[in-house]
Amino acid sequence: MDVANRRISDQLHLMGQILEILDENPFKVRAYTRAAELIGRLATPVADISLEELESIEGIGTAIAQKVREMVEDGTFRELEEVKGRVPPGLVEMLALEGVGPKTVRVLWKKLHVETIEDLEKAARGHRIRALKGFGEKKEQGFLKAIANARRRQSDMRMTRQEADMVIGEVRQAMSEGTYEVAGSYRRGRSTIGDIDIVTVESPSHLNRRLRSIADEMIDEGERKSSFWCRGSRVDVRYTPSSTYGSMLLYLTGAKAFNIRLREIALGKGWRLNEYGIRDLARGTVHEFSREEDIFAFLGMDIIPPELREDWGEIDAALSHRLPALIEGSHVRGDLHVHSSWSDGSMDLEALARAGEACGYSYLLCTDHSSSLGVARGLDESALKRQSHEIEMVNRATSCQILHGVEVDILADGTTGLPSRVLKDLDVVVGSVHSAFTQETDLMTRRVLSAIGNEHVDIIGHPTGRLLGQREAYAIDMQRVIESAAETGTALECNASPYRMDIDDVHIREAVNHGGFISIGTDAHGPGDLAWMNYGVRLCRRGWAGPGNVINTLNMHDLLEWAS
DNA sequence: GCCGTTTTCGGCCCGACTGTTTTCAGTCG
Repeated sequence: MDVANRRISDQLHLMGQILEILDENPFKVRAYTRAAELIGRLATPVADISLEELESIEGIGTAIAQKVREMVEDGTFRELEEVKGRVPPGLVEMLALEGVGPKTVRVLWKKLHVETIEDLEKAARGHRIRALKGFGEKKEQGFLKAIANARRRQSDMRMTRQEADMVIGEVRQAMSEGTYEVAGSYRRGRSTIGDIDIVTVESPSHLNRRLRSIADEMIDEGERKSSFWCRGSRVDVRYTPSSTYGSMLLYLTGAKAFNIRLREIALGKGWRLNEYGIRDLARGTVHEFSREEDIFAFLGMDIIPPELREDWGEIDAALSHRLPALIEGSHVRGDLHVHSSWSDGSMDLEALARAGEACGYSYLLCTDHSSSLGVARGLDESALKRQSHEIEMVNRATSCQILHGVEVDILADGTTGLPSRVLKDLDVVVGSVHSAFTQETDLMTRRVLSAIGNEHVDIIGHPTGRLLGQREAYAIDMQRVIESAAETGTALECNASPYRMDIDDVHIREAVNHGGFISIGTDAHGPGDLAWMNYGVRLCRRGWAGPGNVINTLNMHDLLEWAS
């Protein structure tokens, strides 16, 4: 996301948290929190958006739009500074502790002058908290445990999809095949996962016992839901009979905003929607749903794929039967970013081709690094020639054809790491930034724009350069990149490596809106990595991409035609 | 603070679990 948008989103979120501690109107709090989310998913830098356009976003009104303008100009807004002055700064950090919410923080602050996590720890150890009305020994112990947990694991850290798969693999051992489904952000295909949500038809009495055996620690345990820590991540399990499985899965899959919106729509029709079904408020009758599809039908909507359930316009589209047809895994004919042992990959070309065959692909684009990148054993002109001969040999014996490409460096000045006479002979060229990450926005943007303008560069690899949990995206104006790529017909990569997931859903959506092309590449360096394609497809679906937006759906002939 | 083919004022999703209670408040998703 845009750096400035991130900052503004954080400030709106902070405003909401402080208002909560100050015991303000909870709906005002919700308005700020919602606005923070909306700004956070904007692809365009807010500085480029007019006041009128801001207000036209559902959930942002005149007041918050004005404050956003203020932040663009002054870096903050008057009311935020004012409320900040009324609350010790450490209180907001306390909110991040498990089981500690605004009411608790407020009472501890007012009655015991607790202003920081350290103060809280001292008060709990000194048994001063149990004296408060509504608090007891268990609360004290709970606070100490929450503090210890927060110090041990950075609980606000989101997982990569691969890490999520590891946690799910662990939980799977306690569950019976065919009785459950992973819901939540995992099912929505998000690039990173906060916690693992599971819906199951198994009985809580049996499963809770087995879950205890794989849990690091149980958080809570009941007849309808249980929560626990597993491999440092939170897992929530919801129990349901199969007769209401659809309602439960819908509830546990939807983003919060999606669920709220759907329930509001049901209310408008005189129905109360929850995870057990739909109650007709006038008649008192309850409809149960074993399948999600039937709920959408009941509400008069098209079926919304899990990846779209974000309250990002999909609900109106489903009501008016205008949902797009999304790309599917079966549409993908090949992977457009893989490395071989010619550079820093572990598979030789034949192993690559066999791996491609196993995926059912008709082609793989071999994109080893160009020689300008020393660390990755890059290829120069003569190495590429030799590689070309070997590819010809391998292609005679396999159904999956290796296309000869390269991942050429976009150098600091915007030129490519290999000259045009080399690039022009390759099938498809991916251009990527691998150095000088700290350039300021305009320079970095123009650098990438010049690669987009290069007639030999077909795809921009991992366009924002982020490494999840390790390195932020470099400063780049993605709006300009997306517009320029759409104009020239250059594809932007959706790098499906779980460490990158770059570009992410918001940018894919923006590119799709501009009629641009997306290219999915796993950036595979080893045999198992080709399976990451699924992550990329899901991300593209989140970006509302159809098969026509993604060049991996082209057959080999058309792809080569497109690239030429 | 946001929003409106019932409303420019009066609403704003809904339920599970825990701890401290004896009917509920707080937190969480």
